[in-house]
Amino acid sequence: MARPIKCEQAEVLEKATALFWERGYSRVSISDLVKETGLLAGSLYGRFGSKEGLLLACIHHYAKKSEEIYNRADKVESPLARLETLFDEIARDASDAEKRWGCFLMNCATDVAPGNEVVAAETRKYREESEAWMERTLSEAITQGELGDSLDVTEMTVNLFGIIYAMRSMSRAQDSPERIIRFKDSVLPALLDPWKTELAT
Amino acid sequence: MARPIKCEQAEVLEKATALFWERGYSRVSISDLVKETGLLAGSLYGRFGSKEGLLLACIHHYAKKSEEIYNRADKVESPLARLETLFDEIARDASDAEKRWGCFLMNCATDVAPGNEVVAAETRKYREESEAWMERTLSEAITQGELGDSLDVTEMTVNLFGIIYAMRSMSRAQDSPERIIRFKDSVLPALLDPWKTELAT
DNA sequence: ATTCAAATTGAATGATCGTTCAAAAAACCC
DNA sequence: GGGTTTTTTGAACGATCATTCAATTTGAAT
Repeated sequence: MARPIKCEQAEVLEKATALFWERGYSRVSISDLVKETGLLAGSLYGRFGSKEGLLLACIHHYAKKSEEIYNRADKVESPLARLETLFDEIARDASDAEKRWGCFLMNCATDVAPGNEVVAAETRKYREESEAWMERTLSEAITQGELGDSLDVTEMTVNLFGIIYAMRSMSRAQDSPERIIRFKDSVLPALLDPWKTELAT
Repeated sequence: MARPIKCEQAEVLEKATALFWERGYSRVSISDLVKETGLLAGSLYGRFGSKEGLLLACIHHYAKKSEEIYNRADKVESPLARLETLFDEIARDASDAEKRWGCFLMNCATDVAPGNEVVAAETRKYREESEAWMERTLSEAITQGELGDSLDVTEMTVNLFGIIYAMRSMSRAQDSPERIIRFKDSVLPALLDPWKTELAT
């Protein structure tokens, strides 16, 4: 058979992702990637074809890991609590002192996508999946009587996504964790509370 | 005396800013700047010292022009209306089809500042000026009885800044103008309306 | 032991990067 | 019109960029 692989693919992708994430795609050179991943240039090209190919692999790998946040939230029974769980996790991520780099997908969308149609399509795809989750969860909350049925689901999805954007921008702009958490705790109720229906006792 | 300058400084700065703004600092080369500004490399270095020096000059020039938004808003009598005017202008800017690149200062803060302490300090300075304006205007609205005096001005400033972050991220992520405007029209009232005091008739 | 396919190696490619600098050009001074 | 001062000019610098590829290494199959 063949010579065995030197570094696990997942490990390589995670190290490369961390670099792209922290510094931004264009400020990471192949020699940076060589130093960080332990693979030499030829190997990287053998596996991923190009620097862009490596970025796309990183995007895909990151998106798959991000799905876990949604899956964890889905374990919660109440749709409204699912939403709040998601926001808690995102706020916690955004204020992680070790990784205050925003959201990797969002960074790619704003940083790389404007000049690269493939990356644009890929980030758009994952974003639409997230929006679909949000719309579905809001609809369920209405069905289960947790939110009033006059709520415009599309509009609220846009609003909630905006809040996520804001938290991640704050993270990347080095806002303090307290600021990010307080923002979430202040804005999320302001948006949702007016629609919460009173529980019959 | 001396040989006369070839291109107006302001014109050069505006053309360079447009490039940095659209593509991001690290994706603009000196030869791009030469093509766009009409000045040759030596002249650019003679005037600005380095690529970073040019960026700092662009930041300064942009910040001065941005102050005009606040000055225009300050012409409005009611503090609350001043805030709404500011948000209208920012939303309009963010959905300008010709310049959907977010906010130049914010892009620098997230893009360049993490790896450049000078740029970090500069963008922080202008951001603090904007926050001070926001806090001052909110306080005035309370003094004039437009907002309830139990409102936490610092907290609301963080929230409003988050909304601005969100609009500008949406802009850079190519969200549609309608989406950005609807977001503003939906979230801003959700944040402010609960604090609006009823007008005595 | 030999063969074979896949992965790694590491030097070399040409292009482009930011930057420098001596020389030329342009308007004002006396 | 020579002298002075400032800007522009444009070629050249070494460094680094993304990428390529022939040679080598590796371990399983024969």
